[in-house]
Amino acid sequence: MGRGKIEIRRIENATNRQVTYSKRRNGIFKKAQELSVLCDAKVSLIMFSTTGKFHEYISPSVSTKKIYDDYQKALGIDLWKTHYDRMQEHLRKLKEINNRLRREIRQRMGEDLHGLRIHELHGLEQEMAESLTNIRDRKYHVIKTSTDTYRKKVKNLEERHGTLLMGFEPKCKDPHYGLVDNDDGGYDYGIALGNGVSNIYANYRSQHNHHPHLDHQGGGFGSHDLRLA
Amino acid sequence: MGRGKIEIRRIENATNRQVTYSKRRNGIFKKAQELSVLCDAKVSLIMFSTTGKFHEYISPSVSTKKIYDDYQKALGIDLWKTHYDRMQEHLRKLKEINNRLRREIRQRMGEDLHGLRIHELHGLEQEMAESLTNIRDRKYHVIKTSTDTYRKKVKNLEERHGTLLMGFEPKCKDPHYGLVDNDDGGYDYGIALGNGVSNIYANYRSQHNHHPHLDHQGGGFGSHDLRLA
DNA sequence: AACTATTTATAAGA
DNA sequence: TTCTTATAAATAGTT
Repeated sequence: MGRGKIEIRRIENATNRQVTYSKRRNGIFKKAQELSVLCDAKVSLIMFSTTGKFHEYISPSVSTKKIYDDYQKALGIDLWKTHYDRMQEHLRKLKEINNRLRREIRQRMGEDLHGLRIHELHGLEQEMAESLTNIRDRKYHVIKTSTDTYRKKVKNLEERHGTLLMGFEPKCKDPHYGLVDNDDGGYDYGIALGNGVSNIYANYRSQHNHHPHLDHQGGGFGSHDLRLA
Repeated sequence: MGRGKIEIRRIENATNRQVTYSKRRNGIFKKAQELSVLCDAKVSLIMFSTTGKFHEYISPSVSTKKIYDDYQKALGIDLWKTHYDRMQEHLRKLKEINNRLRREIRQRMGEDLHGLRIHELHGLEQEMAESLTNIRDRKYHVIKTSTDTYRKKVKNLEERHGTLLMGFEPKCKDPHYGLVDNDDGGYDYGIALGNGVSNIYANYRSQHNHHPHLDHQGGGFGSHDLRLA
């Protein structure tokens, strides 16, 4: 009904859509009001536009709250309860999944192996061995990278130091340069390596975890409590 | 719009009112649907006729509950919002934990190691090495147990065989005894070991997982999809 | 917002 | 209820 026929599909032009929304909204509200009067019906019409604007028509004889109460009565459901039950179920499932994930992690930590058959143990062993290789490779890669970075920094510092000594010899008595900024996070280790310490990580684990059997009471790699939901 | 113009006032003739209700109800539902599609709006239309009959239109993109919630929000009223928000927060946290657990597992599988610093990599490596030892120990324990079990079963069978041969010698031409029951789940492996096969698991992983980098597309140890929430 | 050519809804009748 | 159809009403495109 208009100068031309239109297809009932989303109007892509936003301005156009907005105008049509406005016009048709008035139309439908008028229809709702007419229906409500002509047929003595109780009507609740609520709409939100794409832009979030909110409009409502409600028959004079009722309130929105009453309409919703009646609505829930008519369907025999409690809207909130239904939703609540679904949420509870979702929560339950997530907890269950989390427990399974925790168990898998414990098994990957060499604990909780009693439920596993030989082939499972064997598969796990194989995976762990491969993974360990990956981790070692990565570690050596990171060590190498940070060592190189460190060397460059030292070299740079030495050069700057030399320049300073040459340019301002009388003022250069304090060899303290402060710390350079450190975005790569590997600087400290670079220093340690540069000082000729070969096993710099020897004490790392003992700082975090003294449990020989990886009891993991909150420490170690990862910090999730694997015993609870 | 019809054969004649009508005044917008309650239709006194009940039948007529009912007919008009029915016709106009369809009209308004159609309008609601069109508006919803054309303008991408969220529409909730609920009506009760005088006779108590109930009809509803709701845009496909929402639920009546959501409209109700948004409605309350728009008007600044609250009913169960507090409780609901707490549940949502709980869900959010569980999902987050879930993601962290999955990430930890991926890291224990030698993947997703880019975010780790040297000390973390080192800690992980140490743990993995110890865990691998645990798993190997356990595997050998299970293998030994099932081997012993197997030996006992073989011995028992041989004894029974001997007895049978002695007692019913003329009838004993068929050496087939069928399979004994097998509750411990390790019997098959016992057999394999008993036959002198030393590396019985060599092919196990290839049956389940051909990915050299442990891509884990559903196979391997554990079956959670570690890529999704 | 207003206009208006058209389309759409529907009142009345069957 | 459903269909038909004359007519009222709504509205798409335009100004």
